[in-house]
Amino acid sequence: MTDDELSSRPLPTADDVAAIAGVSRWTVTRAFKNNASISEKTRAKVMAAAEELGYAPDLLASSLASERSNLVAVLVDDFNNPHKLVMLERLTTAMRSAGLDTLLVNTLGSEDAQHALRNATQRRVDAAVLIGVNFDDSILHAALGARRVKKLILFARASDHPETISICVDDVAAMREITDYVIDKGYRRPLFLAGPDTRSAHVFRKETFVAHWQSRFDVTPEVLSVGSYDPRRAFEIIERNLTSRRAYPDVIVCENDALAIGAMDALRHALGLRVPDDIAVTGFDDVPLAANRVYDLTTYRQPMTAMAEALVEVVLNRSDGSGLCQFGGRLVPRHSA
Amino acid sequence: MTDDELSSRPLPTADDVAAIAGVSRWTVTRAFKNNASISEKTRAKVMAAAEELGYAPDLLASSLASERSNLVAVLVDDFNNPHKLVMLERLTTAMRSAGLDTLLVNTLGSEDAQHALRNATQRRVDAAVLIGVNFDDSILHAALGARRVKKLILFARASDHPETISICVDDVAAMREITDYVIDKGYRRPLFLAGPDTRSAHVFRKETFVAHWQSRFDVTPEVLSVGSYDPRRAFEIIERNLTSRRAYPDVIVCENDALAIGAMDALRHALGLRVPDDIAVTGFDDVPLAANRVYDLTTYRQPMTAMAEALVEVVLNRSDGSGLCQFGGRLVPRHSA
DNA sequence: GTCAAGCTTGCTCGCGCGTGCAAGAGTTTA
DNA sequence: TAAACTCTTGCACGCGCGAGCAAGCTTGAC
Repeated sequence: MTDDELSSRPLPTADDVAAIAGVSRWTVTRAFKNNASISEKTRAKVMAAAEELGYAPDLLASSLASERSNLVAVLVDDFNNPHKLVMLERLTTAMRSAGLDTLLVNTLGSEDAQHALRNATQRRVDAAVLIGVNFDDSILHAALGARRVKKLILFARASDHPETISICVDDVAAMREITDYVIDKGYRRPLFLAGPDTRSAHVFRKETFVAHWQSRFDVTPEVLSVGSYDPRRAFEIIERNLTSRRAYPDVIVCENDALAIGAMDALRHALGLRVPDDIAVTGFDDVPLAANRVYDLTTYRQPMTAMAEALVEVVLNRSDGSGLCQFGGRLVPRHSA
Repeated sequence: MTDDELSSRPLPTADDVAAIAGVSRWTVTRAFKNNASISEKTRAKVMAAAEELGYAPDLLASSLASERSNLVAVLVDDFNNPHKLVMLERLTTAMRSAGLDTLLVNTLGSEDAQHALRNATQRRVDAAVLIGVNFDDSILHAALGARRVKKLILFARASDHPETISICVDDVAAMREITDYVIDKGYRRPLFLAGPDTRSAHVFRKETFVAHWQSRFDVTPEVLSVGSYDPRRAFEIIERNLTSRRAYPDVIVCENDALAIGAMDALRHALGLRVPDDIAVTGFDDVPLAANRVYDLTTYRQPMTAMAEALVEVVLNRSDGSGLCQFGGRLVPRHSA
């Protein structure tokens, strides 16, 4: 059979394979199913016929007939943070090896998360994963209230919403570890660089740092906020705020690496300071760039792969399936602090 | 009707809406279709009923019954280059506003592009878009030979394969422009920093630069290759190659911004050189980071939004639909060269 | 040789919607 | 007012496959 003959014909169906293999259509289905009751001999026969025709089960029809689509919507609202790319890579890898496909949904701009969720569920996704930071709890409520999404998962972000599953690191423990590290290193005039003020996991980082520092020294550390997790914004904020100061902080503790990198750039190139000699910097996430010799950033690594795998378990209903699923990460001490 | 009552019930179908609106199921379908023949009065009635039930058409069933799924597979093989994130953002935005959804396929690692393509087509995607760089032509052949993909589109990468549609900038014109700019600025000892050696769009950049330089000065410029479009790799290569030289180049022309940024970091932080005073640098893509004051990179901007919109036209069959679709970009002169 | 138990196979019915045609309702023209 | 026409609505059939049951087959103990 030539390519040309094949391309003029419609795609083969299970019926076609069945006819060639001399079995029924349902046997063909079973041959492609994992725990089906079918003899090895028939399966081999079916597979040979399928190979000959270039048959592969139609996932659309399969999803329609069953209650599973093996499709997961991943909603992203921030395309400035390179860390998102890392997350997407880990997620897609883990999901694919479990037979799950990824529907990428951009919730930036006019299209709000709610609308996006609805649209995704029109494709009968098995779950929706939020890996953004700007989803506030009202959107969660709306999404769940409309009950069109079977399972709502927050990735790398905490939530106390009862009908939501959250897969993230233990921010409180992590931030305490960073704080203690900074204190051990002898820094005493910290500046905390926070991200946008939503009810996200990151907020716990700021609060934890402030509370922990207070409990150690009984003074409230200074906090600066950046409107989005964008290195350029962090650059501007640091430049604007530190330029005319008489006394600098001795360390800038950042909510994540994106901010830390922007801050380091500002310190070096706008203020002419050295890192860590004049001011030290810490981050959070351990993005690829953080290991770069230019930055050599002291940061905190989230166990992305393990978290992605946990996500798959949740989607496949193999874990208990509700509430909070917290991971421990690892402080990565480098040269920047 | 409370949320609880709703969530215990299965999702409403067109039949349910039809019953409430007092019309037939097919009229409900028409109400949700754009150019359907239906009176405004009935449509309003149907929409009211749909609103009441929270009905939305099932895209799975719709795809199965028709020849369109409005699903596009986007294959990515490189999650190190932040430019990919920009592309994904533009693509998803353009596609969503045309009613197209994005199936994100990771073709890294064990899973080769061919397998990924096959898997995607099991979901009946209307088209597959390749935005990676490591797809060589043999994979294209295989994908097309298996004839399971209706339309194969290369985004931001050229190909002369006849059954493929390519949407990209005119690399030759762009690289000529960069070359002339560099020459006008008075640089005479260039080094070209190239990416991995596949038959991709980027190869034309290198060849164009070399050819154009030769035609102007009758000397062959030096070329260095980096194994992947990763700033860290570029950093290493530049550091290793320039460290023990007696004479430096006066400009490094890079195949894209990822390489340019890595090169700049190496020049400054590993070799202690100034950019552009000691060595100038140019890039290609205009990634967000290029506009950062730290880099201030002279580069070439691809019209991403226009390209994404062209892609949508192709997917929807509204353009002629074959061959090469080239765009003109814009040289962005900044401080680095 | 017989029968029960277990394994394998076939089949009915349904998943929710689209296509294309034909009947019905509404409008215009002579 | 009737005929010709257009616009709107309803319907038979099919898209490709899955759940769950019933029939067929194999196996082994008696």
